[in-house]
Amino acid sequence: MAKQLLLIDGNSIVFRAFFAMHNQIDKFTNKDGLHTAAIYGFKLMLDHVLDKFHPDAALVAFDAGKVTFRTKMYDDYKGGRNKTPDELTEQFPYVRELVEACGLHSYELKNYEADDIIGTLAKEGDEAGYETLIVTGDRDLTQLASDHTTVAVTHKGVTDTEHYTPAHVEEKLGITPRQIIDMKALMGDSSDNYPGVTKIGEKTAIKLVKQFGSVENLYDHIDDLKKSKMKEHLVEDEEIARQCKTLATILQDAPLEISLDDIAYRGEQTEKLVAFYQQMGFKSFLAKMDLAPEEGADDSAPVKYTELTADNLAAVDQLKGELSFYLEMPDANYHTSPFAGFVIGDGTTWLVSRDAELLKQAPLKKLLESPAVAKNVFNAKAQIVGLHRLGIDLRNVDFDLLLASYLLNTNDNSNDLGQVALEHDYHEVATDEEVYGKGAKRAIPDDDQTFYTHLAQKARAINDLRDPLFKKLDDNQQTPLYTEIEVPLTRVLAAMEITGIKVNSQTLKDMGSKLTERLADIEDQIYAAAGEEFNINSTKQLGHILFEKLKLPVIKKTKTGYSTAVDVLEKLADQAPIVEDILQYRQIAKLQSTYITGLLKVIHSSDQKIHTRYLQTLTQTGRLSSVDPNLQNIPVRLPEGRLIRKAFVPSHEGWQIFSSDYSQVELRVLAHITGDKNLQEDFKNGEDIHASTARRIFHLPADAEIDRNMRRRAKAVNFGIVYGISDYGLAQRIHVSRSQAHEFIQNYFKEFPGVKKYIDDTIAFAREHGYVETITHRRRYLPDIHAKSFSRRSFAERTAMNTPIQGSAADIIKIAMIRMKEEIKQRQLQARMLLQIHDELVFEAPAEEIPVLQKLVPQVMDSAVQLNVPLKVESKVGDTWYDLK
DNA sequence: CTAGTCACG
DNA sequence: ACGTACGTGACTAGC
Repeated sequence: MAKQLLLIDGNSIVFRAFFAMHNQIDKFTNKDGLHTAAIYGFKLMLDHVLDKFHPDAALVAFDAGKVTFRTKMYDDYKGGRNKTPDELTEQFPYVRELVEACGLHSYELKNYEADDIIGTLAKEGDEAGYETLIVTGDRDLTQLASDHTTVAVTHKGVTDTEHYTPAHVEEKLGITPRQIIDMKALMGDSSDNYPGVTKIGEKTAIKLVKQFGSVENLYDHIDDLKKSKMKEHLVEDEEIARQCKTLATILQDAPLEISLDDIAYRGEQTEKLVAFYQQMGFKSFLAKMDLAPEEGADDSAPVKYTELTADNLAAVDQLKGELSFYLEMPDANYHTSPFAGFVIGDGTTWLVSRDAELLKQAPLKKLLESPAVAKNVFNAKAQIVGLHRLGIDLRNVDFDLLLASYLLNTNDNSNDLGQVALEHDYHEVATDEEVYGKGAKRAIPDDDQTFYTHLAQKARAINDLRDPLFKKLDDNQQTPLYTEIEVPLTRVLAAMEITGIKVNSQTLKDMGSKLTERLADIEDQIYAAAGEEFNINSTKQLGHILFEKLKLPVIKKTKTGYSTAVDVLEKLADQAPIVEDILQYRQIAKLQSTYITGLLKVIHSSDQKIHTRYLQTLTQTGRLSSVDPNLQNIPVRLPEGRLIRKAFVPSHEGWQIFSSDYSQVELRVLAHITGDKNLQEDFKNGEDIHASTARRIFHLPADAEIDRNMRRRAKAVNFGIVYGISDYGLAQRIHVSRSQAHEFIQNYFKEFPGVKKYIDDTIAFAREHGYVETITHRRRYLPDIHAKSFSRRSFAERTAMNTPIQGSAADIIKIAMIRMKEEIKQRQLQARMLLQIHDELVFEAPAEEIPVLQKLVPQVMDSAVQLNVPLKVESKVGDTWYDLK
């Protein structure tokens, strides 16, 4: 059998490993504070390769430094790249140490890149009859694929690779591996920063290479090409194309000081490797080494617990210090879920029971309500609401595992304790799905031992994760966010949910019957126009009627068929009267199903109220969301829908609904964060911000009348800026040409240069650190900021700039809610906070308290944080949510 | 269980 | 050449 040669592109794999694990970067640090994610990922890759490939010789090649013969030849080669993050740079020496401990050689050569070392050795291997495997994160190396050399390029993560053989290259690109060089010479390489020929992209480059075989031959026969813009560019850029070809060519004759004879694979050096793993804190790799277990590494010990009954409640008095507590509610909706059992303990003793009624008894109730005893829980809000139903007021929540975990990384949020624990490398607790099952089979086990073990493990996990998670919050400067905002907010939200909002079901029913009649009429008209009856709610059937039977033009398609969305139907409305009817039908059907029958289903019969649940640990930006039902999307824009709000009424006779909302809070946050002088000035002058934006970007004099259309366009531009604008997107929305939209955006950036700078800086920050943050250090990790796919990367860039704005606005209203609750209590008002709708707070209060709220609420809201522009709050009051004025 | 649609900020 | 504005939840159809 042929000898085998393994060549690894060290730099590119280390980069890949680092960015693949970037969203977990904080989980990978050793006890000295060294980041280890890239080292860990590198080892994963190595194990994966060595599992299938058994090399006789193996080498990991590294770049020697920034200066190479390519940079000498072309100044900008690899220019414009972002600085390598410090968290990565510090790992390189250790990767080399790891490589040695694994029995591979490593090598670098001044003035040359790792690619050239690999190219040269691969050629030597080819000539000496080796089968060679090259592992890299860089697709450029596929030019080295040959009959005896395969190039494995990492695909997703570090272990998922795509294998390039000459046949595979042919299949993907239609050219030979060596012709990849010619292709790149023509199209350039944006990541290595050389240009190629003007206006030639991958498609055209491949076409030309197929036609002419090589760059040289192309220029020998350039006269054969018909006159065209492309030909002009080719002639113009001949010099560049030839130079790019040299840049793109990986050397196969670099002056190496080593040869294949020097790089025999030695196999793992066990002792070195164990010492290395210990230094890095790689427990999982250590565990695989088949060594005698370490003393004291005993955290997999089965958990011991005691079943609590009415007869041994005294056991509770033996608990000491902070307590971890968990009340099991199997249904997601904790307002109505049954109680399956609970666990309470102090880290050594765990007391469990199936009987939640025991909690009402003195010793347990006293502990839970004691402000002197700190409690550790998972999802404090669910626990507060659940215990409230048992007449218990849970006090002094210190640690909430769910909340802390969400703040550390919004990406891996789950409502399952076992799942969350796993995210933090804690394995001693099962997930609910593992113990309770899923779907229809899901049930609390009858077997006591199974159930109690699971409960006790949950409490133990909460207990064990407290200190490490607090430490991580502190490292992220997120302790104030946790203790001063999110934990206090939990109580505020729990109170709002428990209070609920009164809904007049008769009002809804009356509206429902009217809607039913109207629907029947419209249906008849639609069937008449269509010439048959069909299900209007089915996009498939509707598409068939509109685009096949009635032959209306197809404007947009979806993955599965014709699009029938509003913007499409609006374009068709003047071509067939049926379209207008369908739009009407849709609007009414939506009201009927979601807002009439939907809301009627969730009114509690006991109090005629709706009790929503706010999800505090779901959104990627720090906003709340509302479920069961969603009270943050009750209709308001269209008059027919708005009527739904008539059903939302105060819970007492003589009370009123009062609401205050922030005016343009996101744009004010934008002015604050970007520090843009012009935007700040407009807000400080108290201007109508969309009008003043119009004045600036359309270059109008200060006293000019702003017509509605201009204001509308400026408003769309303002929204676009906040969302991460594209000319195409803006053009779609305001119905102008793409070039006009482009001009608006350019004007905006010229008028508000601070905003432009902020966008660039924020994206650069995200690239360097892998996350962005709000004014309170709320974080969002953006692993896709390094994605190869243009659209994924672009999306990450837009969210990078949007998240600090949307998220800071969310921070602000959260602070206001906490202050408001305190003020209501301190002033002994009867008023209650009922709803939060992102930039709006809704209250109910006795009519005589309304004047107090008129002053108090705006004052609390606009002083929640001190920005360098004023916050503005507007208030309304009325007898129902509909009648606010 | 996913896709399409539409309600909100 | 890419594919197109940020963040959500509920309902219905149809596999």
